[in-house]
Amino acid sequence: MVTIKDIAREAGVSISTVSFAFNGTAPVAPETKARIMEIIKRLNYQPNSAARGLVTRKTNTVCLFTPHPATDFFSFSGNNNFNHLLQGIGEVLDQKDYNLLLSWDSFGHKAKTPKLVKLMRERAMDGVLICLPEHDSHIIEELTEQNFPVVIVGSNSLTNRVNSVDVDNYEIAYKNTRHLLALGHSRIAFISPGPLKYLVCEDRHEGFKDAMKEAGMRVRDDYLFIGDEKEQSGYKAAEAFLALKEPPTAVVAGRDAQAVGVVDFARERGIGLPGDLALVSFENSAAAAKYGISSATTDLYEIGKEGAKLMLKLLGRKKDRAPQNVVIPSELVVRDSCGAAQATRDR
Amino acid sequence: MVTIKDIAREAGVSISTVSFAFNGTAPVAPETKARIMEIIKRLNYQPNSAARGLVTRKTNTVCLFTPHPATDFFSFSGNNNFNHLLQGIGEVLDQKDYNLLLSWDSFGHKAKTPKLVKLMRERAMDGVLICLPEHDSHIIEELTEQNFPVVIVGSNSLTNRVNSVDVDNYEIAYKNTRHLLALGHSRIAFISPGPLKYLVCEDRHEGFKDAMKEAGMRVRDDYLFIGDEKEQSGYKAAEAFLALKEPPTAVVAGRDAQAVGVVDFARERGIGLPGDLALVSFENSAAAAKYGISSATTDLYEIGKEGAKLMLKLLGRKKDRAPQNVVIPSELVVRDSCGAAQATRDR
DNA sequence: TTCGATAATAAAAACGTTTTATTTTAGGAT
DNA sequence: ATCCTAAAATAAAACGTTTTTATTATCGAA
Repeated sequence: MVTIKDIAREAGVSISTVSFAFNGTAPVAPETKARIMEIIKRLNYQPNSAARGLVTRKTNTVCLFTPHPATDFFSFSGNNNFNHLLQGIGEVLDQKDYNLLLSWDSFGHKAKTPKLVKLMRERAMDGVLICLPEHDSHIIEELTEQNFPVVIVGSNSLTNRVNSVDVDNYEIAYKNTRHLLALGHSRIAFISPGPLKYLVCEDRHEGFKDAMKEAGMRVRDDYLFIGDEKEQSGYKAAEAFLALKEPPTAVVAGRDAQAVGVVDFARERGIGLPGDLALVSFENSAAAAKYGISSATTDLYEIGKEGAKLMLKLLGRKKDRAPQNVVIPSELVVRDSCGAAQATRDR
Repeated sequence: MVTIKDIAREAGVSISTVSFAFNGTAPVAPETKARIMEIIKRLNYQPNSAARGLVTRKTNTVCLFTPHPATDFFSFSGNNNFNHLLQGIGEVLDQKDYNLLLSWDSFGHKAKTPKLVKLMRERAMDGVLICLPEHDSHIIEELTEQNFPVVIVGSNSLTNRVNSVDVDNYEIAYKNTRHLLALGHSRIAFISPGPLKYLVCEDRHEGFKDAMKEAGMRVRDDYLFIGDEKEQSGYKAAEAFLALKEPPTAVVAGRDAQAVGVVDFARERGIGLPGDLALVSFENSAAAAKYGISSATTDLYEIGKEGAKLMLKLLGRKKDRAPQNVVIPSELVVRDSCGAAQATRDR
């Protein structure tokens, strides 16, 4: 490997001069600089990142972390959501020449020293983007206490104390439900996108419940189904709901995959959509378009981009200010599954 | 940040003793060691990775690289393929306490110094897993020339000179085609999973062509459609094929998403599957199961795992041996779309 | 006792940078 | 010529480890 010493020797100058010339951190005589740069290029010199990081205390690396065991790291997000998040993050980091470290772990439930804390302590990265934290994640507190830069992407509930970027899941759920209520439904069921311990799921559930309560509707236990990322869970939910003595007339699906499952079940049993069962969902994925499902956008690409931007902002300034909470706008894309499009056409 | 000096001072020993005790690299008196370890734990000491890396010349980091611009990094793999690959890689690296760096770039077409080369020169990682290389990627040569550990995942064509892990795309395409030939088809079309410049696409195409030629069938230009990762491209392909004066009676789809598009088109137009059009594909995704598409497994989770294992093996030994090429087994999962299942039932 | 050998510890060097402090050089003004 | 200043370059310190080399303590044998 060619080091700064090699360049210095070849150019007949000291290593500090090489450093100054290369980084532009101090004035160097034009002709000297030109000579140095030529040699650097010729010998393919690139400063060793460990050595550089040791003195600058910077790694130029940001970590994307998910508090799930590796076995279900990606399954939760399902579909292409996680890809889009990654892509948004990557594009922004790429521009500023930052690297992306990917890591996951259960939140210290198993390991003695949680992986993320270890990575922070050994200064393997400059900051961390945390994806989908559970409700009780004390680790986030541990990091922020140490003034370590943290941005939560895909959740907004801890807003008071830590930076975050997300759509407003509560608000979207609230609006989705209001949408069905406005169409005259009163028996509305809810499929949770995943276990309620996840903040996203809790938020969406709360938004649903509050809209119902506010409209004076009953929130029934048998109108709640805890689903997962698979279409099958939507299918199962529909099956369960429609087997009730008093089945719901509308469903708020927690994610598009579940909505697709509902549609599959309905088609299979000859249940009319939206006639017999109205349906709204979250995500507005390609599948929603294909299946004619009304769905609210949750633009993970945008969330990733804004999350990375916020992180770079944090890294760029010395004094930390108050936590910032970026809300990515969302809109309900109305298709045939909820009945509103039809109502409009009938008018 | 607490350093090794703090531990040494607190324990009343030299820093070398702390290092020896912590790493177990030299004998330390039991009681001294116990005292040191207690302090390390109490003060939450974790060796600084840059400092450690500087002297050991190890980063304990492996990079996963894709030679695509960030804008379409993940789209090519489509569906959840990339997720599965990542998961397989992650699980293996996790076990050995290796970190995963994610990077992408066009292969130096734009940047003066390709990003991957820069990362290698600055020793930001110990080795790289390269995903989906194009045919002419001279960068791979540049890395291997420098004896930098490289494993290609998801392609096997450069086998002679560089380590790789993949299914045998050529063989699978060959077998898929033979399967249709055996069912009596002679007019068979091929949808490429993506641009032919990608090795995977070329391999699958070659396997198809060779099977056809070997069976004495004509390989027609109008029976080739260059698709992409979207279902729509399969739809378009079917549309194009069936508009021909002499339409094919069977199609080898390059990936499941395309096969789904073909099914969508067929259903829409009332074209019988497999009666009017037989179909086989690659991937065996959840969608293939849902749509009853016969599809050959291409287990990216397994590819990721084996790729990471091979990388760790390379990093574990000093002298490099001959390049190794791991082939992940594949099998055709027969469903209704090809006609073989029906044939069996009729018997 | 003294000598050696061995075990435990300490000291010092090295890793490759950046950064701060110091020295040299050049050029103008006196 | 001499002095001063600014510019350019160098030297040296620091970053936090690991690793190699050196020193000290301990103990058994002569």
